[in-house]
Amino acid sequence: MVTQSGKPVPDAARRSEKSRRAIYEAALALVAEAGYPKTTIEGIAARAGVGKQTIYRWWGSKADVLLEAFLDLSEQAAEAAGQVPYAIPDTGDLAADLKAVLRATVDELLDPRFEAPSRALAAEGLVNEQLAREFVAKLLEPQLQLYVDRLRSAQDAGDVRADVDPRIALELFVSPLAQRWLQHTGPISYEYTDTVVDYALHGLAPRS
Amino acid sequence: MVTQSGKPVPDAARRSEKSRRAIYEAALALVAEAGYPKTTIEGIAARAGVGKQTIYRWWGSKADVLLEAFLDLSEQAAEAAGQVPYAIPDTGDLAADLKAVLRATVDELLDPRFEAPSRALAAEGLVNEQLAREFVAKLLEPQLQLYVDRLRSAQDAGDVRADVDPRIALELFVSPLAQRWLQHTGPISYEYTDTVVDYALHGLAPRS
Amino acid sequence: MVTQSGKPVPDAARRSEKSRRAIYEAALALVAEAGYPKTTIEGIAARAGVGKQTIYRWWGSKADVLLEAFLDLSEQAAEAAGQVPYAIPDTGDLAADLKAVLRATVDELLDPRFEAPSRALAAEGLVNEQLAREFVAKLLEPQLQLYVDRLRSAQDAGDVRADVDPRIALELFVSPLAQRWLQHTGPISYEYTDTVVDYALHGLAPRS
Amino acid sequence: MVTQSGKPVPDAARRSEKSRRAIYEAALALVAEAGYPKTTIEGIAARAGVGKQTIYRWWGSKADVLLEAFLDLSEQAAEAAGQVPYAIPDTGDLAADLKAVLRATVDELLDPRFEAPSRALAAEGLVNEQLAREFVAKLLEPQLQLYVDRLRSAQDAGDVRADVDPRIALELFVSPLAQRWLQHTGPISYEYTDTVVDYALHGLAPRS
DNA sequence: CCCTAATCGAGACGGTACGTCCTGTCTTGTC
DNA sequence: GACAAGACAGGACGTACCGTCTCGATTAGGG
Repeated sequence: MVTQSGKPVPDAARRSEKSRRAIYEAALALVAEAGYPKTTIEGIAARAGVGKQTIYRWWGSKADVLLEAFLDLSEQAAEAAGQVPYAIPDTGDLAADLKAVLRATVDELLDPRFEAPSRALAAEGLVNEQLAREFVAKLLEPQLQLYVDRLRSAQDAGDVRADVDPRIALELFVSPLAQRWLQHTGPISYEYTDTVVDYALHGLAPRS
Repeated sequence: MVTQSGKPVPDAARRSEKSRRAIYEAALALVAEAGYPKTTIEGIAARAGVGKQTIYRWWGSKADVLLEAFLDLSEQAAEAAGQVPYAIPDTGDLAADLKAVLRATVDELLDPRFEAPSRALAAEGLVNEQLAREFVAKLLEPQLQLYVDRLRSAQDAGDVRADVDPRIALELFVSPLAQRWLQHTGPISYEYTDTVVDYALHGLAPRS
Repeated sequence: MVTQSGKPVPDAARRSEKSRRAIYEAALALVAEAGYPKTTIEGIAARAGVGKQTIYRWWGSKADVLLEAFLDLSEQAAEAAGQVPYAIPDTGDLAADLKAVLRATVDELLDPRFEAPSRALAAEGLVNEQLAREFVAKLLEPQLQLYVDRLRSAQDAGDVRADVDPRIALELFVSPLAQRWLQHTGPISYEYTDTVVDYALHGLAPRS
Repeated sequence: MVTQSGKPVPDAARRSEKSRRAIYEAALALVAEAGYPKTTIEGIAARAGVGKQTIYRWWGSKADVLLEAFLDLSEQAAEAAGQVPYAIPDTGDLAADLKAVLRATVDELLDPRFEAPSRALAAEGLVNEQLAREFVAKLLEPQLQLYVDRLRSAQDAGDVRADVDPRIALELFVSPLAQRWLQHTGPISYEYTDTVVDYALHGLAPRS
């Protein structure tokens, strides 16, 4: 079978699982060690002990490789932590729950295993909208959906105003952290995220 | 004269102004037309009618060139709009002032002349911390400082709680917009920024 | 069964005749259409509707394939012309007989069906002595032997000096034609070969 | 300036003589050591300590490189032997002069420095007519012209029939040697070339 | 106002990586 | 067990840029 692009579609059933895993590991290792711009397809192939064509057969670019490798890594990490299926805890104390989750996010953002590849993917996504859409759809949006769910529950409990749109509301505590991390606009810490949660829940204006 | 690095320091007094302008224009045009990754130093030099060495003499990388070109562009645009010195309006109505400023920001983020280079610089900054620091110091932080000033004024007027840290508070309405734009996590519009301002000022929790 | 080389010896009895013929035809067609260097094993396999391994199983290189294909072609052509067994005519007029045979050779050298593969094999033979030996033994030497026979007969008839070595003598009229064709050192025509035969039989020096 | 092909014409005045020499040497060495098919442009570039682009800038293929390298080698060898300008000796004894020259040719054909590249070029020429024309025009034809001159002189002296075409006549002694060497159809030796000269000058038919 | 030294346009250079093509081997499933 | 199909590790292809370098030809500023 051949697609419109003229490229033959490779037979996924005969794909080498060993090569795929080796490519994931090589890509993540190189991005962590040398940085994304110095990570090359040739370098990944060499480190994985794989022909370049094996990469080009299954992926369209190094960004695609890294995205899949990172998704795989995230999945493995989630499984290892027994977090599948995952949800934001619901102890009844919304502020405490959000603070806990954001503290975990801070930990992850500072984990060097995750930092290099996710920065790289974010950077690529800035300039490559196609990749960004996939990144958001497969990784970011599912996570944000958890906040939506928790906020809905909080609305049911009367802890959040009913007229608030949870999809927008969640950005009040998630985006500040994201921007500080992405753009180096400030340090990130537990204290910082706790403060953001407090401001977001109760607003800046004084109580009347 | 020669620095410790061994590189001779070029004599800025004899620098060709014409070449510099041509390089700025070429860099911005190429980033807009072909995208940042396909913009090359050779391409900039060719388009500017300039030798490659003239670029390497004055800048260290294509990111440096683009950063300067973009700073220059921003300056020109600000001058043209008579916005120097600039401040957030202070009508006494904090919510209205913030909404107005954010609407202007939405306009700018959607202006194609600005979008391509600023996305490119943001992307480079994700992976190149040195550049990010410069980008933040020269462009982002001065803008954020305006919010700090306006919030301080609001605190004096009693429109914002005195115990709120303005540098963190501003992120409640700035970062959501930034993240949506940077990561394509959602559409950006006047309605959206207005909503964010309302949520941020009054919080998500119901008034007691 | 397995040889010392470790390669299993394929069972010739189970060989697919259809595939072999298809490979011959594909190889000859590709060499004629695209030229020898652009003819690849993959291309032959694809055109023949055959797996690559089927070629590697029975031949050692594309030169081997082409040699066999060409031998097959020559055999078929000879059979079609009813020229088996073949000999140089012996009308008693040596000069006339040689001229006739060389005119036939000129025709063959200019036949496009033969030109491309035989040039290719000759070229390969220049650099690959093993193939050259096989090419000479299976194709060239048998043809040259016909000249030896005819010259021996001429010696018996007193038309050629008895002390002449026929194996060397034949090269006087065969080699000039061969070189002109191989190296493009001059045009080849009936007139040319006739002249060469005259010169060779009677020498360049004036009769004393 | 740009040619019809669209390729910019490089500025020959700024060409690196050192690189050119290094490329010649690398090409000749690799052809001699590894053989023509295993000689690659990458290999030549690496051995010469040169970028690939420097080869592609000045030559169109490895055959072009080798042709120039071989022409250069031949020129140097001729200069070293004080053979410029060169001519076939004219002692008045045509047979002796021809035998002497052909013995020198035998020596050269067996000289390993010359054998590998000239075989390679001859092989390439078989399949690449463009290269063959250049090879013939620059190397072969000038040499053959020397035979034409010597034969003309012999005709003046009455040692060769006046109605003989020297351009064809020379092939009687040159081509047999060429074919034996090119196609491995027989051994080459002084005795062999001497015999060929005798046959060619006096013919195969008995004197009447 | 000229002289001289630095900048300039141009582009060749040694390299590195690109994405493609082919090699020769190996594996899978069909006949 | 030979076959069609094609994935695989490997390696060369020819191209595009990198950052350095070397050329004249301006082009300013200090003498």
